[in-house]
Amino acid sequence: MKDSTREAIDGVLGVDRLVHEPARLAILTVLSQAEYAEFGFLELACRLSKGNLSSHLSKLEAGGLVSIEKRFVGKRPQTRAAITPAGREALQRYRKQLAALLGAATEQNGGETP
Amino acid sequence: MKDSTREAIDGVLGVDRLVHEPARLAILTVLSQAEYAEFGFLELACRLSKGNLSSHLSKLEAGGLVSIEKRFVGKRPQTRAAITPAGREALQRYRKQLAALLGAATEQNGGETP
DNA sequence: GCAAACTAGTTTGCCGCGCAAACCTTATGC
DNA sequence: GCATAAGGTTTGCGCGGCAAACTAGTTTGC
Repeated sequence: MKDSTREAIDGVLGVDRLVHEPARLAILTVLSQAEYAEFGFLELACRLSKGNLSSHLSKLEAGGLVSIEKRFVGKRPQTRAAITPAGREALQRYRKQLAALLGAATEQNGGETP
Repeated sequence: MKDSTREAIDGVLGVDRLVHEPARLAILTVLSQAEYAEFGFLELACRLSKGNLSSHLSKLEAGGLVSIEKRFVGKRPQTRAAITPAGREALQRYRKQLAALLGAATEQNGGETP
């Protein structure tokens, strides 16, 4: 087994579950491309129901990966989310781990290679 | 929001959960690089306990992504796993989806881009 | 002015899943 | 003969994602 494969596997086994969840990965990806985003925008951008978006945002906030700001616009409440520096780092680390796995190309050896 | 980002998000939201799980991703990655692998080898290669390896292999088999062959070597049982064509396709598809996400580079725009 | 509908989220409940631990069976040492 | 190891499978539990229900306030229709 190649060293690069060994590292790729160790990487994927060590991914942050908070980041690894598809819905949250979508949220973090969107947030990484803008300074902030409103709840309604994320709802559309990530194709999530309000309920699920709300709970995922709460978890990301609890993990310190995003910050949530609530305010009023006119008489309506509005929630804004932004990625934190820790969130950026976590996403970066995740991307490296996944990139390593994708780099583990599909090479054919005979049976296993102990 | 850029088209490539839109596609990346749709991709990640649509990943096959059977493949997305880190332990199974490790198993599939190892299997994709050899014709087959023995249980004991996978245990070491994927750093999984026998119990967890067993249950993950069962799920992969149930999903048709790997095939399991049981036989006896002397008087001891031995289990061999191999990735199936469907498994290769699923892994391939997964890789494309993740690659799209990694490709969604971290570009800074001002706030959101509706 | 009041009900119905809409906006903007949060909370609740279920069920499916990953993981650790217990268990089983057949060898191999001591 | 009794512990230990190889080669797994099964069981139990606790967390977690998702859909659905709920809350709270606002706007619209009549």
